[in-house]
Amino acid sequence: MSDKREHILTSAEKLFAEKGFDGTSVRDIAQQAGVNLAMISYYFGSKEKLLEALIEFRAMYAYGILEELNKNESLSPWDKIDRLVEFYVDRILNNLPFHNIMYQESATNYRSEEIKQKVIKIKMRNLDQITKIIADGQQRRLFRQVDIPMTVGTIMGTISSYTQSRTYSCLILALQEDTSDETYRSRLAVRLKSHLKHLLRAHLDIRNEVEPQS
Amino acid sequence: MSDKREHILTSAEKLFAEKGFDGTSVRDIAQQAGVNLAMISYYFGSKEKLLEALIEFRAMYAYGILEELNKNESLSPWDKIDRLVEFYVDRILNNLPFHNIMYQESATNYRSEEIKQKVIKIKMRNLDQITKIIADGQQRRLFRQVDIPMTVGTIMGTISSYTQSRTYSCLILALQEDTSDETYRSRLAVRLKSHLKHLLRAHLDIRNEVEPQS
DNA sequence: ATAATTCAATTAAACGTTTGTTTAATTCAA
DNA sequence: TTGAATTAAACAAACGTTTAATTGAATTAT
Repeated sequence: MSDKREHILTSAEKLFAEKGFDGTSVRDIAQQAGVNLAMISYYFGSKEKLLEALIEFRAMYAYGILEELNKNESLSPWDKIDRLVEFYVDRILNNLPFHNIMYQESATNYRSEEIKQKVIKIKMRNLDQITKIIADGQQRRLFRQVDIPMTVGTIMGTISSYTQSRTYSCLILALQEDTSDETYRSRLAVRLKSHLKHLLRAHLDIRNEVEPQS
Repeated sequence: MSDKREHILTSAEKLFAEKGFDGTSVRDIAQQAGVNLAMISYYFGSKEKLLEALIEFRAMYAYGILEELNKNESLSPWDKIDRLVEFYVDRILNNLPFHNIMYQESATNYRSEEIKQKVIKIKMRNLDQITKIIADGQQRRLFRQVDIPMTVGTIMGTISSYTQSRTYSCLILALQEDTSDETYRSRLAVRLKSHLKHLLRAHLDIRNEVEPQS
């Protein structure tokens, strides 16, 4: 992929994440990337095809790491859970703009079939990988028979609820809104990882056989 | 509030939830509501003020129920947690369009100060109410010293991760996409409530003193 | 080695729609 | 008769996309 094409993609990524797809004009993107307006159509064909290309471009990031985690037989299911949390929190915090685009796009039905399918494919890939780890722990009688898809929703939803709105996160983390990206991300990472590890440990541990009252 | 004004608000709500604020035109809204285009400016002044009015209109829904829950001294903290889950799941599933708008709007910074403040105020209200319940349980030595804001993120995030995309939810629930709204919501409600009750029971119970390995 | 050719890259300008908003005339019940 | 409600029409600006001309570096021919 040419440098210029990639530069347009990352420029668009930044704007889509901040202002949304419909809130971003092709002229915004051209200006942000420092290229002529017509280059977007020239390279991608249309604004929607540009979004499609962006998803294609980013969807490949970090492929394989989770597969490796699953195949590593020297790790206990508990180790895998901890590494899973580390991996997801880091990956999302290091790709905040793209994650915010996925966050927004998965909530709308008004995109091309290609885009909708790509978005859902990414979600299903996450679901599958985490499912394998939890199911393995259940088979070894270490984990309770929790609702796996709901547990995946808990992991992703917890992270998303703190990555979608920087204003809100900064309030919770007691940070000023103009804190540097690096400080913000590392504080949030520590907090999210610690919480999710405690949460999943209590939630999954087969020794915690608790029943809701109702 | 006049009938017509309210009718425009609910028409806009439906469209904003489906297509997003920027993806919805004032002409879309006028057509959906069956009123003349100029009536939107006449009643609300602008498209953004209409969104502001919508948030104002909906923000009041179910005010007071949580306060009541907090004041009810005959309920144990565990009872309150279960009722909290019931309340939130039902409230969100019965107000899906508005919840989806909040979901989208909390992810963007490109709205008027008034709108951004209203959105964050709603989030803080939720945080405060749940905080009181959990802190009460902690004081009574029933709950562990969990990270309360993160736990609130887990509750809201888990629900949101299954309300944002009907396509994804239907895949998980093994439902066809054209299932009736009623069936869809009741199935999802059962699943979410059960999961969240189990999750919070294990997470909060002071007897589950587990430490992450790392 | 130089000139001619070629074609992808780039540009400014324009295309026809659609956008949010306003205007000025009209309706209609009080 | 008054004034709020409603309308069709128009507004300028912004939208996504296309066009047609131009650049410029690599390739080919002389």
